[in-house]
Amino acid sequence: MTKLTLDRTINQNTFHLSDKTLTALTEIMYEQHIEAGTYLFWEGDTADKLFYIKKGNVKLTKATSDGKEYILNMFDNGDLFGELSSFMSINYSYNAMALTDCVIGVIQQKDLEILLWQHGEIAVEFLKWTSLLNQITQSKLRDLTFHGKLGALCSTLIRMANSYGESFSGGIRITKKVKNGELGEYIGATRESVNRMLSDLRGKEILAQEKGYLIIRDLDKLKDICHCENCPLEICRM
Amino acid sequence: MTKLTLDRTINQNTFHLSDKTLTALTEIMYEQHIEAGTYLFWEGDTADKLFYIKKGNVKLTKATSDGKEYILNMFDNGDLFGELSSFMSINYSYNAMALTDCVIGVIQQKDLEILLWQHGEIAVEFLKWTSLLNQITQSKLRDLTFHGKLGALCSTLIRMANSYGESFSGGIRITKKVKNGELGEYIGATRESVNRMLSDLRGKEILAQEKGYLIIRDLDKLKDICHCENCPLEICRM
DNA sequence: GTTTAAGTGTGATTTTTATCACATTTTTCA
DNA sequence: TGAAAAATGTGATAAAAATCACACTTAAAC
Repeated sequence: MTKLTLDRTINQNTFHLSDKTLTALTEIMYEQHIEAGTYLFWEGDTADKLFYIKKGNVKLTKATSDGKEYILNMFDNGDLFGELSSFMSINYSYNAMALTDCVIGVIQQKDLEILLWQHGEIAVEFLKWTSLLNQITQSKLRDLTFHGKLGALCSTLIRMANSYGESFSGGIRITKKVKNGELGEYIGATRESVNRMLSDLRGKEILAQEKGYLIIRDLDKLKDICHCENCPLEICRM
Repeated sequence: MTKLTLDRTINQNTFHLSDKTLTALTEIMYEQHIEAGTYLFWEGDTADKLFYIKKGNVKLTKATSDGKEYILNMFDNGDLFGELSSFMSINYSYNAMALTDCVIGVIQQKDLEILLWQHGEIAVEFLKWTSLLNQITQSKLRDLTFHGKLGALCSTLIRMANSYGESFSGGIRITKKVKNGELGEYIGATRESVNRMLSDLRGKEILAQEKGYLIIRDLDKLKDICHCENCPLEICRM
């Protein structure tokens, strides 16, 4: 799965394709409107498109054989996602659900491929992008695997702060509401465990909550817990 | 981190770059000999090269702040690895150590970039490759995070069977020797836990051991334990 | 604005995993 | 080949995380 962000205004930590590439992409995409709660695609659908979120929120989820669901990724205004390797794994292995009403730009794989084929420099740009995405996934793998569930949770909170956080006098407010259960699905823990870990962190004044929004009070402590390596912000993100 | 395999003889499950690309790559690489136990590069070194393993074994490791080490990846004859996104994260975030004496083909990032820039079709090929690599990493993330350490171990055994396994009457022999401790470093568990889990699996006749080599006796049971989704073999690999 | 549903908090308990401490086996290499 | 080093196996115990059960709070819907 691939994630690019085109819109500079949403997230300062994100690298961007050049204006030239952006324009070229916009030219080959067509618009689609999706209602909140409906799906862009399902597991098993042919993966021959990229999706550019003009407006709204999309989550990628996967259902496990034992009925649970986990979250692979959440996308925002300006993000681009989908599969590029059309020639081999031709099906999606996950579901994409609109969390809000969305306006989506759809790019046909074929059209993109022609574009890339003709413009080596755009292809190189895309290549660097997917390389970055690979680094992001790789760093998630490390964070979610090697320091227990508490480490996984803390690193996820840091990533959320980097992706959706806004600083203020009291710390960093994470402007995206997430349920405990969703955090659990994201890190592979139960809702209850997440709940207890968050309570602990609140007790230690590392975390706080304000009308449903998470506030990071002590980023350094969070970093300690997950053995943060201070990766560049482009990599340490959702 | 990027991994490509160029050599069709090593692993049948691996997709390959075209002959044209392969030839072009070979032309821009130079050879380097590395002794077993020495390092190709260290964490923090400038990441401006790709490495093609002509002969030997290399492991990528990362040291944690608390003195432990974990294994990100292991590479073999014919594999290509390194970072492509030279323009942003310019340093390696891991170490590359030769496990055996190696002959390495080194490709300068700059040279590669010129090649890609000039040949859109080669760039597209690379792009599909990195996309595939992303899917591999993504699937590892799922396997290592969502079904406990036993699930992580079982999925790793399956991946090893796909990457290094040879079928015979008694099951699938994993032709690459791995220490319990290494498996632990790979899945984020302790040596002792891996040890006990392997013993259990042996007790249940799911696994066996023959002069240091692991034998998978009952692949289906392994798949059950890690809730295997039967991903394509190109994705389910080390 | 009630009523219902969804989400959160927490105790008690079990299962999983890590930790520590050694005995035993296998590998290395002098 | 035989001693030293590395790797494995296993018990006892502690810590982390899951499970079950249910009260409480907040958000949604009528």
